Amino acid sequence: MKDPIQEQLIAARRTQILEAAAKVFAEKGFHPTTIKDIAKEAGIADGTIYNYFANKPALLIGILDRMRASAVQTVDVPADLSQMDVRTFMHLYFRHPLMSLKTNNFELFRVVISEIMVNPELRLLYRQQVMEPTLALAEHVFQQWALAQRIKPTQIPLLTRAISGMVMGLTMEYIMGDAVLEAQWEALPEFLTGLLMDGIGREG
Amino acid sequence: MKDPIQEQLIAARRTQILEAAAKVFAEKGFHPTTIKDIAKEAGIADGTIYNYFANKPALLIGILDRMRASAVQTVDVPADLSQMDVRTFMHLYFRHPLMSLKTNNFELFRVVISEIMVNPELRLLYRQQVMEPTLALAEHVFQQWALAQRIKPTQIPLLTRAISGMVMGLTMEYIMGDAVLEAQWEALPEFLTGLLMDGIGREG
Amino acid sequence: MKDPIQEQLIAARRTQILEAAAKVFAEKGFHPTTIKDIAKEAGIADGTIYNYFANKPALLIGILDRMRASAVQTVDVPADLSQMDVRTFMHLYFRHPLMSLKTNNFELFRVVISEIMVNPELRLLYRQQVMEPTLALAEHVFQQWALAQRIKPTQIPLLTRAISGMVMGLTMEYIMGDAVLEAQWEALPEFLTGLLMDGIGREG
Amino acid sequence: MKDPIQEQLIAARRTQILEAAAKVFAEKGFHPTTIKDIAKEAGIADGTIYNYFANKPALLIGILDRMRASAVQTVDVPADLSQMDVRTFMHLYFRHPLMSLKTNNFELFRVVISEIMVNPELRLLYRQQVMEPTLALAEHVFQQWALAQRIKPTQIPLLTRAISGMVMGLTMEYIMGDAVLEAQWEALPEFLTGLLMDGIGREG
DNA sequence: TATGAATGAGCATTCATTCAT
DNA sequence: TATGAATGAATGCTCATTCAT
Repeated sequence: MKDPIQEQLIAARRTQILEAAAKVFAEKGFHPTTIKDIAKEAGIADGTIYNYFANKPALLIGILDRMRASAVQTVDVPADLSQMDVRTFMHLYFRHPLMSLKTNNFELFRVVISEIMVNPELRLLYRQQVMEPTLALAEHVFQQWALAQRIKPTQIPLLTRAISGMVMGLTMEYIMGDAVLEAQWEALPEFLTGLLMDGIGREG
Repeated sequence: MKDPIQEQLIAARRTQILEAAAKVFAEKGFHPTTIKDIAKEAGIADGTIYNYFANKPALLIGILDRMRASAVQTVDVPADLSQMDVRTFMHLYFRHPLMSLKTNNFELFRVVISEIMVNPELRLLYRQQVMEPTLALAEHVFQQWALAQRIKPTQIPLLTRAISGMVMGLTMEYIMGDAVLEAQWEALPEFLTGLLMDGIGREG
Repeated sequence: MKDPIQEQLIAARRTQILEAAAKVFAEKGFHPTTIKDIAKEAGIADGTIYNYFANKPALLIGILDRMRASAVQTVDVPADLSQMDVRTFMHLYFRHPLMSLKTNNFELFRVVISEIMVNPELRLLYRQQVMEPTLALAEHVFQQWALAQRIKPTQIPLLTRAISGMVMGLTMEYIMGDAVLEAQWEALPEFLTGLLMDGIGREG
Repeated sequence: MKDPIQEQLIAARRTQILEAAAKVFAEKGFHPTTIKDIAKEAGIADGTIYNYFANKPALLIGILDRMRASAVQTVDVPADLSQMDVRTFMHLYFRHPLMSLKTNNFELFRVVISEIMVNPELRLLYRQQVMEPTLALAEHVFQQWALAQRIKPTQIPLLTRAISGMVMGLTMEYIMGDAVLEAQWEALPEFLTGLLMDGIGREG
């Protein structure tokens, strides 16, 4: 059971299934996709899927987990934030999620978010595995900056929620088909950095 | 057909059905809810629903439309914006959607948004009937302020999208069950106004 | 109740409904046609139909009855058959049903026959009201001729069934879409008369 | 897929389902029969039927196809027709369809024909798979006989249609419940042969 | 472990018929 | 008599899941 080769095979098969599921979900949505669709895409039998996942929602959980893992992998915060320019960091911070979505998986994101909203189990998972770690990290960064007096003192928990919410909300507006965002998506990191750093008030 | 009494009866029956649907959708979600559930809640027969709505998704469209109508009804922008304090206005602007959701229909919003993301027809409707009018109104307001030099010159289309996205994103984070937002939801309008007006940068 | 004006109105309304039903049945078939379709075609309300007919099959019965009545009306057998040429008569005898179908109501015939085959009540009616009188009439004619030695002695009951069956069968083959019959339908009365009178055997 | 054992199992299951369907259709008719009825008769689950047939009409198509196959199987035309007596052959030719129906499946025939009349897909199939081959075969036979001067020259395409139509029409009259045919069904082949060969005209 | 045939609960939708007005 | 809104039984079909092989 703990045979490492076995484990690798299992992991590989899981990956194969999840990739097939992600592809088909992105194309057809969660509910309209059947297990048979996924099995066909993966080139295996229906029943095999149930050897690796408990049920259909578990596939979504698996997909979410892979998303999280790949997100964690690509984000790294410099150890010494005090050396880094705040604007540069924020720019990067915005750039990453906005661009990674743009390039490939808006469709999948759409489907996953939709189901998260409505499935309590998935929701809990998303909050604990994705949202909270992300927010904690951001809180940590802003805390550092606040201590170093590189940003104004503020309610950091609300700030992080406002910022991440903004990113998520913009993503959703894009998903809805907003033409302005579609045209200017690339300009967002720059714009948002300026907005958050300087505000729009005169002689703020 | 044009008998006004008939029309009133029809409208009343539609309302009755939509309210029942909204209630059950909010409780169970869209897909898990059956037409029978809704009929039972409304105290009518299954078939009757189909005398007023083409199919199940049409109920969601009807609900969305009522939401839109009630939103339009409660928003009014002062004719002379130049007299109004920018911060005061923004505070109100945030307060409205955040509070109206809080008080009653987070659950319904969750379900509607979820389905909007995934149903193209609904998505188009939402964009055209809800998102675009809202954004247009906000753009108009900021335009006025920019002309009156009450805010800095900026890319107003992106600004409006960022702000409305922020509201939507915060709502979703709340829906996800974020404890911080749950605790401090009331403080948001104040906080967001400050954030957007002044930014977090030192000597902005 | 026995007010003759009332009765005329009732008859007129029945006719109106049956004509609408015949039209829609011919277009869509019996099962796919809804009472609403018929009511719409007749320009009346659904419920009104039930003031004149017990149920949907009763409409088909009504249609069948009108067909029968109009058939009876147009057939008349000369009182003195002995004066009439056998071939001429048979020619006419064939001509009538074959042509009357061709000109207008193959589609309706198709639908009515289909339902007759499968609905016992309708079947009984058809047999008693249409088939048997027709056969009886034909038997009578052939009997006369046999007595007058204008045809060979034969089993007249079988003969009449064979002939009327042939007409019905040819009609069905036409309905099925046979190209030969479609092209040569007009030639049938002549051909059938020759076939039945002379046979195909050499030195018959 | 090409595993011959698999294929046999599939064929067996299809046969099992079609036989159950034929039985229930014959008893209750096509429309009144539910998929559940058929499944119950076959001793399987509803859903299983849909693993073998696309939908309810497809069952009728399957039944029609089996009828056709079994008909083809039992008909064989002697290679050298010139040696065979025309009357003997015709007698056999009539005997076959009339008797095969009598013995078992009038009820089923009734249902199938009824639906054929009204369902275009089925109609096309019937025409192409059953009617046309049968007519072609008969035309071929009569052609031979005409060349050998064993029958009078005539319009063979019309002749074949008249004869096969007669068989079909007599069958339908039988189905309608005609008492004469019921009593004398056995006598038909003899009678029809005489009728067609010799006609009823005096000294034709 | 892989298969895929079998399962059967579940549901949206239709439509003939009724009946209060 | 005419209306047409309301009814609710009825059913074809889907598909997640199981399990014998």
